[in-house]
Amino acid sequence: MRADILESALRLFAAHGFRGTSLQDIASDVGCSKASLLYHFTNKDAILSELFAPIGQEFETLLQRLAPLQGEEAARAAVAGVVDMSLRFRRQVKILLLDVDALLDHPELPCVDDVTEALVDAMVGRAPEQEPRVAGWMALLGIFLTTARGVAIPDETMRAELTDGAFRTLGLSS
Amino acid sequence: MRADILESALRLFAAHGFRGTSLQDIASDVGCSKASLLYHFTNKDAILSELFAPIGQEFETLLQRLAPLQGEEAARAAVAGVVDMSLRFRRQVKILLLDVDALLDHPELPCVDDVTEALVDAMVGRAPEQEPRVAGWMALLGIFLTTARGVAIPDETMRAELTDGAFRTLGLSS
DNA sequence: GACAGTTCTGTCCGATCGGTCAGTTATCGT
DNA sequence: ACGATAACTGACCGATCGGACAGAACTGTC
Repeated sequence: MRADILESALRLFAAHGFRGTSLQDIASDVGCSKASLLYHFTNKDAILSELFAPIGQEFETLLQRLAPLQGEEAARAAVAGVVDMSLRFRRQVKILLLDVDALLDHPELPCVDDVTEALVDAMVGRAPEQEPRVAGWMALLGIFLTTARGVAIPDETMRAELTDGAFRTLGLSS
Repeated sequence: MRADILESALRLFAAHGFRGTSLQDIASDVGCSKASLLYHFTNKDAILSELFAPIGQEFETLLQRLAPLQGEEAARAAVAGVVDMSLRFRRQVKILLLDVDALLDHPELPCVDDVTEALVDAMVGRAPEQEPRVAGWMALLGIFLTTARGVAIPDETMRAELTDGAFRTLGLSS
């Protein structure tokens, strides 16, 4: 029953956001009463927290694994780890990015800023060439994410450089 | 006064989302009563709609300007237009991407899917080489956006290709 | 000062939210 | 068969939501 609740909650949270999903919505989807949800979970936040428990543990172990490493080795491991996490916990991360407020209300969750910062540290230096079509896609998506979604790029200079690079990639004058 | 309301609403919507911002929040930020908001705007949705009015018009004119074009010319113009829009209406687009529900509730707004699809059409083909550091950044941000944020990439094959390319860019085995 | 039109607000409303609690139903070991 | 425990539910609560509405306050004109 707990599993059913978590499954419904995950799907609804991902579809309509944390604030956009009421306990009644979850209960109706599961096929039980609202009170039954609060028998299995202390409150609505507890459902979200439990959904993110695995990703939180993963992030913790990743950070521990990164601690002894240095330089490029650490960079590669960090990137690989975060990419792997984002792929495996796709739906959870989707909720994470969708519901900024829920994220702020749950400081114990892996913060997007932490992930981003780790990526910044990791990406200093190099990246082999790639296929033009894929590169173009990434450029556009990167622009969308950084300018529209507002994911923090700490260095303003780097932000400008990113934008310029994107324009260049697209064959446009910056 | 209308301008003050719109300014506060834009800032609060961007910070806490549409659902996460109450009329009372806006009224307190503006420094007036909640009823005063509803004198200037018919309802809460009307505030959001008016915030998106300019971007909606821009998108409409962009589509009209693209209509007579073909092939690479259309592709370049589409990309340039969307990039330009996303930069100029940064805050509005941020709200747009944050609040998926608000977006669904307002079909008259420029849909993210439409924009994305236009970009897909535009990006078929080519993209010159770029600086490795910037490329790496874009790859990571692209992964985050496509896998975590769930922005629609219509073709599943292309999605896989994108992921593989990202892995390759990062020097990781796919 | 009287008036009219615009702007603003206090107060109320129904709906819905997350959450509590007493009490019912189902399950199971003995 | 029976008691104990777990699982579940209907009814209710205070708070807050978006919104309605009558009337007060402000503004400019004559």
